[in-house]
Amino acid sequence: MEKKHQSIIDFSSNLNDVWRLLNDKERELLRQNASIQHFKKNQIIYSEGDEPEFLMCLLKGKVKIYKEGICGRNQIIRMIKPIQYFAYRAHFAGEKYLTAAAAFESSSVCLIPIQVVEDILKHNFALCKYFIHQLSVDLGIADERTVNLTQKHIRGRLAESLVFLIDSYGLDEDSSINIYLAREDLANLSNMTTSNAIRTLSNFVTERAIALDGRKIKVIDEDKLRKISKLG
Amino acid sequence: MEKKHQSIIDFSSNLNDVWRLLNDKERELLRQNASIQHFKKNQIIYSEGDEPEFLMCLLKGKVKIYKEGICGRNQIIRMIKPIQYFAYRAHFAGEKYLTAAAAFESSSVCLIPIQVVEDILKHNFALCKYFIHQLSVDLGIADERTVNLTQKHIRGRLAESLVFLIDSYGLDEDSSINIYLAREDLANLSNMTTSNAIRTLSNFVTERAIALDGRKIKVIDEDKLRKISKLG
DNA sequence: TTAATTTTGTGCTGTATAACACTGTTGTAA
DNA sequence: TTACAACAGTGTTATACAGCACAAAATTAA
Repeated sequence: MEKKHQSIIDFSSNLNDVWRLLNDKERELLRQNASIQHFKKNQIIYSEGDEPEFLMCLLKGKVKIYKEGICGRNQIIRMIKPIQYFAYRAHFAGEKYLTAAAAFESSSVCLIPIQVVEDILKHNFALCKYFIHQLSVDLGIADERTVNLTQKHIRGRLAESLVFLIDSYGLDEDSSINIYLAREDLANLSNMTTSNAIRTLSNFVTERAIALDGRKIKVIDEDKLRKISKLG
Repeated sequence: MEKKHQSIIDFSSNLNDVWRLLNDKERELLRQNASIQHFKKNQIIYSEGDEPEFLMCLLKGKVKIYKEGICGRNQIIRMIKPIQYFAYRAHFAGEKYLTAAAAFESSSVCLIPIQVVEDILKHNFALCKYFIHQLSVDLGIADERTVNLTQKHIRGRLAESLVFLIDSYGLDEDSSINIYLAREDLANLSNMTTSNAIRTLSNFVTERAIALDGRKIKVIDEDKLRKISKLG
């Protein structure tokens, strides 16, 4: 993982949750140590087994966190949107990465050496609380997800993924989801094979819940999707 | 959830991770506010949707954390052994409980009002780190579990559960697992129906990986179990 | 342009596993 | 003892889904 250093980073543009919790000195420390790296579409950001060195913050683009499953079947664990922090779990657990991260589309990531974060944490209770909160929320999501992925039927799982994408990335003017995924990624998100993702997707078209134009998914009946997600 | 107050609790017997991180004043605060409650076999400790009020520590017994799934199919999310803390995620996430907890067997639980924990946290960085670490570890386990439960076949899932029980609760002198579960609980742990748990279990007997005597599971070939868990 | 590769879409087949029904066993209480 | 409930075990059937194989379309490369 090469690194492009840029001592002067414009943090004003990404005034975010974490930034608000810091004092001037801490902010300066970040400015001096953070760097920004750009990732091309499909480029791997870190891999399973890598040693965690950075707290990462996605500034632009979309990132997937996934695990290599049995015989190449990847499972997308969560998805990151700007401005969101990630890649810190492994370090705090004292482990290597259990997951991998890759850019869905051209993305910019801010890298903060994890030791700098540790130093700030020591004297910043608010930041501690931030991570405790964030980890707790994510753990709850993971628990929910376990049950949803194991117990819901294929329609429910796919509908759930679509609802999740709507909630995470939003809809644009013509009510199509603001992210363009390959059918395979959609399948990996919903724990099914690519063919079944395609099939089920076209069922949703027949039922007038969505309309398709290549990778563009236009949401016609969001309520219907939510209903299928809940009961399926 | 009724509460039995006991101002004087013998904490010396459960000198544990958390206790070590506190100073005298903080320990005194705990002593004055903690209470112990006993739960009978199968008694519910908290339910999905309850407001989290306490940090809990299991002193004696065994506890399951589970979620009600589709049409009564429960999924056991994790299991607690003494001395282990639990029931804090929901509060830190600012949510109600997403899971339920129940005692597998007669259990004693120490209840610490969550506000007391919050007060101590403010001035105790080590305790902050403890929770950050614990949550990070649990999140990693949850991520692993998601993939295992969705991608492994039934044999692999059951073997994994058995290995997990061995690692968590250990074997006694005659190498039988130190926990006695109903077949249904074993099924809920492994994401399968009760009949399939029974069937697969007796397959393992035929293959001389285990021996059964009622709910007692004697481990004959632990390596074999681990192999099935990994490759199944 | 052609060729090659990736992605999407469709039909068919096999199978893992859920669902159900029923019997046998054990434990508990009257 | 009997009666009843909870649990364990087994066989049978149904089905959701994976796993191909292959065609069509879209994308990229030459």
